[in-house]
Amino acid sequence: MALPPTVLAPIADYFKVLSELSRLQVLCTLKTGAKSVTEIIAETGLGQANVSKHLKILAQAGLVSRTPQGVSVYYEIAEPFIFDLCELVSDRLAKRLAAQSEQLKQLEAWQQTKAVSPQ
Amino acid sequence: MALPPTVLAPIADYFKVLSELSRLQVLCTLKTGAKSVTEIIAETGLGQANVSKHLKILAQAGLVSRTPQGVSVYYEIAEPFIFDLCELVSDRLAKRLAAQSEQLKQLEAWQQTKAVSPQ
DNA sequence: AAATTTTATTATTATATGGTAATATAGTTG
DNA sequence: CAACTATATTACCATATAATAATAAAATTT
Repeated sequence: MALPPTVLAPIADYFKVLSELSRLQVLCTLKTGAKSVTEIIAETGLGQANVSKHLKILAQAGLVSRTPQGVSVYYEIAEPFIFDLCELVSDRLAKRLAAQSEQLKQLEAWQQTKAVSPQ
Repeated sequence: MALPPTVLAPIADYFKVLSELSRLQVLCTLKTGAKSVTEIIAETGLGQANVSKHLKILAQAGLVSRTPQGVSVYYEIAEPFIFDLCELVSDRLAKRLAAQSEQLKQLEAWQQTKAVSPQ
C-alpha cells in the first residue's frame, strides 16, 4: 500500500516553501549570516512588501528565525539543512547536463563514422 | 554576492514538481516498480485526467519514464534520487517533532518543580 | 512630539495551477 | 469495421499565490 497523504503532505509542503525562486534568493542571501530586511532587499532586488511576505512564509515554515533589533529585524537561517537539499538537487541537475552532453558527443562520433564509410 | 536566478531557478522548478501531494502519491505508487496508468489511478484514488496530467509533468521533469505497451502505458521512476530527497525531508520533520516533544517535557518538569516548591 | 526609518499588513491584480467533465486518440478484440 | 478499453487532451472552474501600491505600526532621531 502507498504512503497515506497524512505522511506525504508535510513533505510536499516543505518542498513548496523551497519551490519559489524569490524565496531561494532570500535564503541564499542569509547563507553568509543574519541580515536585516533592508539588506535582504538590497541584495535580492526584490520589492519590500514582497520580501516581507516571503520572510513570513520562511519563518512560519521554521526555516529562518526572526530577531528584532531596534528598528530593524534580523533574519537568520534556522535550518542549514536546506542548503544540503539545494546542493543535492543542483548536483543532480549537473549530472543530467553532463549525461546529455555525453550523449551528444556519442551522436557526433557516430555521424563521423557514417561520413567516413557512407551506406 | 548571491547566486544568480539562472542558477536557482532550475532548483526551484525541481522542488516545485515535488511540492504537490498528488504527484508525491503518484511517485510513491511507482516505488515498487513500473505501473500502468490504470494501476496508478486505482492505487491513488485520483481522477484519470488528473493522473494523466501529473504523469506528464513528472515525465517532462525527467522524474519518470514512459513506455507504451499495447493499449496501456507504463510509467517508471527514472530518478530514484527523489526518494532520497523525500526521506531526508521526512527525517528532518521527524527530528523537529522530537525536539518539540522534548521541549514540552522540559516545560512539564519545570512546572512540577514549581508545584513542589512554590515561590 | 514631529519627522524619519524600518518593517508588516492590507487590498488588489494578474497569473498559475489543481481538479473534473467531456472529448479525442490509439490500440485491441470480436 | 464496430465495439471496447486505456490514455491523452481540451475546456472549464475554483483556488492559490506572487507582485505591487498604499497604508499602518513601531522604533529612533532631532
